[in-house]
Amino acid sequence: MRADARDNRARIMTAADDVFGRSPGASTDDVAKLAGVGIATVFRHFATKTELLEAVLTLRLERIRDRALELTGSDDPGTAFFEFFTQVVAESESKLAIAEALTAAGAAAGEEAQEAGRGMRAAFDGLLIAAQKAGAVRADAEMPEVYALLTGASRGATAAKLDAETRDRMLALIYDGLKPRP
Amino acid sequence: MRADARDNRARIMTAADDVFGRSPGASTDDVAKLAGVGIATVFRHFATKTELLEAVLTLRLERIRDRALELTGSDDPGTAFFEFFTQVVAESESKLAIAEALTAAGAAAGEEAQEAGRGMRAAFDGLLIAAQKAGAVRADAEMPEVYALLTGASRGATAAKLDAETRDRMLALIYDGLKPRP
DNA sequence: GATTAAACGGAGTGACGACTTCGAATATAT
DNA sequence: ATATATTCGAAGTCGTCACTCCGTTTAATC
Repeated sequence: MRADARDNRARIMTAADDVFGRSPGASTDDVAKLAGVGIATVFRHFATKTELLEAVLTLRLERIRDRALELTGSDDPGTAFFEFFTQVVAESESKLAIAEALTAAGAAAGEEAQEAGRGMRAAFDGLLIAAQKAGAVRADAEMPEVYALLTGASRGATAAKLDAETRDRMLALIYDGLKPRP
Repeated sequence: MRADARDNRARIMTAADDVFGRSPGASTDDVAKLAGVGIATVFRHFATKTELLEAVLTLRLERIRDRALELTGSDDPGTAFFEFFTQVVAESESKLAIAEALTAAGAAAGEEAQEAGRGMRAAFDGLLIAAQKAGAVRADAEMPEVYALLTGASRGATAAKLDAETRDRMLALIYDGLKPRP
């Protein structure tokens, strides 16, 4: 692969992440303009808009997974779990915008993005189980509903444009529900 | 106003509620077809697509508000509060689709819909305070974060397409966090 | 039942956005 | 430096969608 092609590809990904993270309804032209390339260059690297969105979403998911993996094996699994939860909610805004752009483009997440999603959930599951073993999270809470809480808190915070303080108070309520019953 | 005009207006609203509730990206033609009228008739009653979406969203919000008002003054405020919460989450899917359609159409909710939203939140606040007075909900939880929980749970359940069982388990976790600390 | 004001439908119109084409430019190998 | 294969970008194409125009129909009144 030629050097300029590789550069452009990276620039396009960065621009797309930025643009779609801001407004899910953005056009491919917007991405090209921000990346400083022509439209054709965007479509040479990503055959369809959907493909571009998927690539960006996959990257985001992988980053979140890596964050979870970093925290896995911490000697304070309870703190690790809640810290991860908080971080994901705090940073979810732009990621959700990208996911929304994908569905608005009339396509479910493709194989690549789905795989990244599975990897992320697996890493999150690891954090959850460790926190439960350490007695920081109630043992009867299972992955599906806890993950639903995570996505729900993310979407709720994003949709309602919560300020940081209200968001933390909401999380405090959720965390109280997740802690072991006395 | 002529009788056929009133009929058509009602038919259009019903059709729009149905169509946009299913798929936020639907076109105005789809609505007209389902309502059994021409496109021009839709635009005669609602000057823009945004206006139609707002009307439908407002109606939904008012219905939710009415549900809350019905439950207000119950002699079991705790049960009333949690029942309302559960109902809203269970039925949120199509309402959220409509709200999404509005933002996708590039417009925030107009004055009418905002007013309906305020009314709904006020009614919800009434339920919350009554439940707190009855000792069913912890007293230190305030409206903004509790409302954020409601919208978050709704959006999370919708986005993740939770089955009823997982949704209830998620709600149980939330409710445990909302109940008074022992 | 004739009148008429209001409402109706469906064929436009214009804008926008995803995707293509093709001649110009440029990185790499010799 | 030159050759050439690859990549680039601007000007298209095509389809879709919100919205309009206008001749026709219909509900209400006398």
